[in-house]
Amino acid sequence: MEEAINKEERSLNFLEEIIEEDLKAGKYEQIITRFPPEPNGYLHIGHASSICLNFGLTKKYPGYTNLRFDDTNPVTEETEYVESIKDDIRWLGFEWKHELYASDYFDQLYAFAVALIQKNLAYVDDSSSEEIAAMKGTPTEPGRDSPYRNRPVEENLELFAKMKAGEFADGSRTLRAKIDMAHMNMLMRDPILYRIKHAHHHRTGDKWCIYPMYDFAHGQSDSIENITHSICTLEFVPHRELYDWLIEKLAIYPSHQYEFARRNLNYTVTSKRKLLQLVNEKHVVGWDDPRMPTISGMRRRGYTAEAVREFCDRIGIAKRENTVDIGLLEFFVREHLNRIALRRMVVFDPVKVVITNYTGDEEILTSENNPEDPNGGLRDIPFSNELYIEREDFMENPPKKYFRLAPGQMVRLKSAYIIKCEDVMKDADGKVTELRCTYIPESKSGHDTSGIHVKGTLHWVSLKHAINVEVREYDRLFKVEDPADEEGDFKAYLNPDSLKVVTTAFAEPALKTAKFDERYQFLRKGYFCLDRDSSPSGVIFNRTVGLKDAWAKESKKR
RNA sequence: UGACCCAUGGUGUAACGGUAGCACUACAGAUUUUGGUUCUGUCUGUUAAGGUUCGAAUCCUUAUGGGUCAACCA
Repeated sequence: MEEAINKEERSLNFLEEIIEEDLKAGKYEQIITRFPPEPNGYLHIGHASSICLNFGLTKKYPGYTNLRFDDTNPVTEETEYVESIKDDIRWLGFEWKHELYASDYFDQLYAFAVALIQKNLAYVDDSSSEEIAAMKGTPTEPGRDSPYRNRPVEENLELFAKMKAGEFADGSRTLRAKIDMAHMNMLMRDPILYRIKHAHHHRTGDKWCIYPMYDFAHGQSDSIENITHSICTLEFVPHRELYDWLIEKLAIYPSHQYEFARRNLNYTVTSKRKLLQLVNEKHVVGWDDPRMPTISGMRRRGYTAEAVREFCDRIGIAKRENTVDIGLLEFFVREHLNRIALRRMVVFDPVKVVITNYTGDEEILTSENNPEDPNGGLRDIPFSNELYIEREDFMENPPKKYFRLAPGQMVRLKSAYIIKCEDVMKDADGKVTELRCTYIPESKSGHDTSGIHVKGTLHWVSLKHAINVEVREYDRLFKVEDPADEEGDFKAYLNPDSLKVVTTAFAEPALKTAKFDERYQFLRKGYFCLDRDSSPSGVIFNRTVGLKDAWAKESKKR
């Protein structure tokens, strides 16, 4: 209820404003949007933003969203990508009305081209790619007409049919719109509509050897599907003039294009070409490497769909260039995980603790699964006289405000007892091998009558009950904010410490039954999830994101 | 030396001619059996110069800065 009120109070973005005006004016009864990926790579966080926008709009307003694969370039597109894209959209929590392909419209598009030729608004050009480029002019100089520009309609028709019939070699001819070679907008200087590519298409096979260009496919597909609001990114602004021109000349359903600024995230790259390089050159283990900004990477890392959606929602959309701090994404991930993650204890870098006055063999203690969730229940944790704590939780000569273990100092073991460090054992190199401690029997968690108050609480595991697990700790993939903007190869700026593997961490036994769909908070460490590389013989956890660490900040100041 | 798009704290985004707000970050404090969470408070902003107006972040002009456009890619 409260949430609904908050949402209504949130102001509209510029697209919502346009839609509300359109709806109010009775221009449309419902709106239809589309998400139009090209199946030549995996979806990334930028696409997530577009997905949330397009699908979100038709959740908020009457209408629906189509999934349309923009598959007009057979040489780069593959069915493998189609499947991953569908998985990613579903994982994000959205469902499309129709699954469509631009290639579904190849016959229709061909007919549109013929119609344009008949209206003397398109012609077959025999010029080479280089010649066309040379005649194109520059942003400051007008172009020149092609010598083939004034071919008779009949000849164009015949030539275009022969292009389709496969009588010409790749690149030997194109179909061009006849607009204006002196136009200020370079895209209006007789843009190429069709090119010859004798290539196998992932859906239409070898039926076609001519394929429409983006500008002659996208807007037309929108129109065929009666898309009301065709939303794309800013770099397509100059295309809008051509988009509208083609729809007008073809006299087809007038879809409209609107542009917003793509979201950029710092410390990563989102160009498909660059991501592909990282995968192909094995800088990461694959498209779903947890360090990748891909949706599959974020999913494997343990980000939740809720968190990603909330992020996309809260950063909003606008028309200005922007770079969003990756820390903001992490904030939403923590916010969600804090609510749902089961608390567990795992010691990454152990040092042994012996409780010298613990007379029993062992006992079973309990601890809450999630202090944020009153209905989360409890779990059992075995306690014994031999424990592991984190090596960094002990210091022989602690600085001020160090609340952890030190000679003569006391700390609480989470959900167990208060212990006091009595003696430090070291090896020949001076490395601490064992801490001899005493415990306060009356300080048992939940039944503490000791009256002792300690500042520090540590996580721990019982040595003989602990299970061995592998932990993969991830950090940002790049060490600079904008790798693409730096001098030279962007790969020179990869963060060499983006993955740290701890192969011998010790986990409390409750983690034996860890499940893939559960999220965990390893106390004082961060949020973790089971990696898909896990097997019964080798349990592997990914660090989704660390906890905020005030002590790390405090100690850095010194 | 063109056309088009854009300009609000460190970041992202509101304010639709009438009190510059929200979130994150940073900082300070309270609470805490996670140095987590939660709570309270503080710092920081309308690119500039003119104009219109009783009143301008908002409208106009110019300047400045950033982005896009010369793929048979999308």
